[in-house]
Amino acid sequence: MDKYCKIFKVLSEEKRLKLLTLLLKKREGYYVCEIADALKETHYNVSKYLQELKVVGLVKEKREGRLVMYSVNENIDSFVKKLFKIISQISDEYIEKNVNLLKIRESLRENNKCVVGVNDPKWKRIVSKIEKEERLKITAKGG
Amino acid sequence: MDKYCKIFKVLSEEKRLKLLTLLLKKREGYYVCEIADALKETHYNVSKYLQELKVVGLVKEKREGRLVMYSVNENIDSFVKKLFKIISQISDEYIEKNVNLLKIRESLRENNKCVVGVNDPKWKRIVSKIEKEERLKITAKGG
DNA sequence: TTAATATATGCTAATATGTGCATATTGGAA
DNA sequence: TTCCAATATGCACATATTAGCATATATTAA
Repeated sequence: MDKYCKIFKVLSEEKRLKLLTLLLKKREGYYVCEIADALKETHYNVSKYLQELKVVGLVKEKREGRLVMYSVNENIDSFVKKLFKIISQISDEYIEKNVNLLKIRESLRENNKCVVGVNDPKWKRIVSKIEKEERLKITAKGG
Repeated sequence: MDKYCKIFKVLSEEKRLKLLTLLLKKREGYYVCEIADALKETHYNVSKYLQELKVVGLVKEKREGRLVMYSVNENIDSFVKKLFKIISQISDEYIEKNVNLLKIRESLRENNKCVVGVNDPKWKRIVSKIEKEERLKITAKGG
């Protein structure tokens, strides 16, 4: 019982739930720096959130050199498996934005390895470009 | 997203999760006084827990005179329906004890109406008898 | 070895939360 | 109406949680 409560507790924070839904969209997982950039969160916070998800067994990590990749833990009991299934079905435009950012961030990989550091100017340029385009879209709609 | 976080948050407390699992076992629901007795909790706390479950739409209430009956809310979105399903499948000996107490408490109803108030001496006698029997069982096993 | 980068962690202030009490509200009976 | 029982709620205190910073650790490269 306590185990389930702890899982629910971790998921009761929007940032952690969002993080998990993002990871559920790509079984291989993402690197910490990619997630931090896509969620526009500090790396130490993302690191903490991932730790919290890991403590209750929802995600697992794999170190690759100085990068750490996090992915959902498939090796779990049936309760969590079912929970993953229904969380995967949550659709939310709020998440969609992050999914897109994360995909763009992922596309910067070379040989499936992350080569752009957290807060790299390259990434910042891409984000500001996207945001500019979005503002234009809203203006077009509004006018 | 926030809606789901709030649901998880309510379920992240053992007492509330337990309360919901008990209600899931009997669709018609239970009266507040019955739950308070079976969980050995104060009525004001049970009342609060039920309120919290109600706020996020997991349970509904129905007043019957001065009694209030709470039951799981069947009229909900598919996410919660699926969540209910997997929570129902949680099996836990810790819960079983409360389920039994609740069944005994329910059996004191007359014409399916609760007639024994919260903390009634009648109930206290029954509980102390059950506890005595349990102690005997443990002694028998241990010896 | 040192420097640089990615990630993790210890600490603290601000905030949120749970519990229990006292009290309010509601409904029934007299 | 008044009184009582069942339930709800406002408040205060203790405790838990969070974000952010500074710092520590781990790894690679030179």
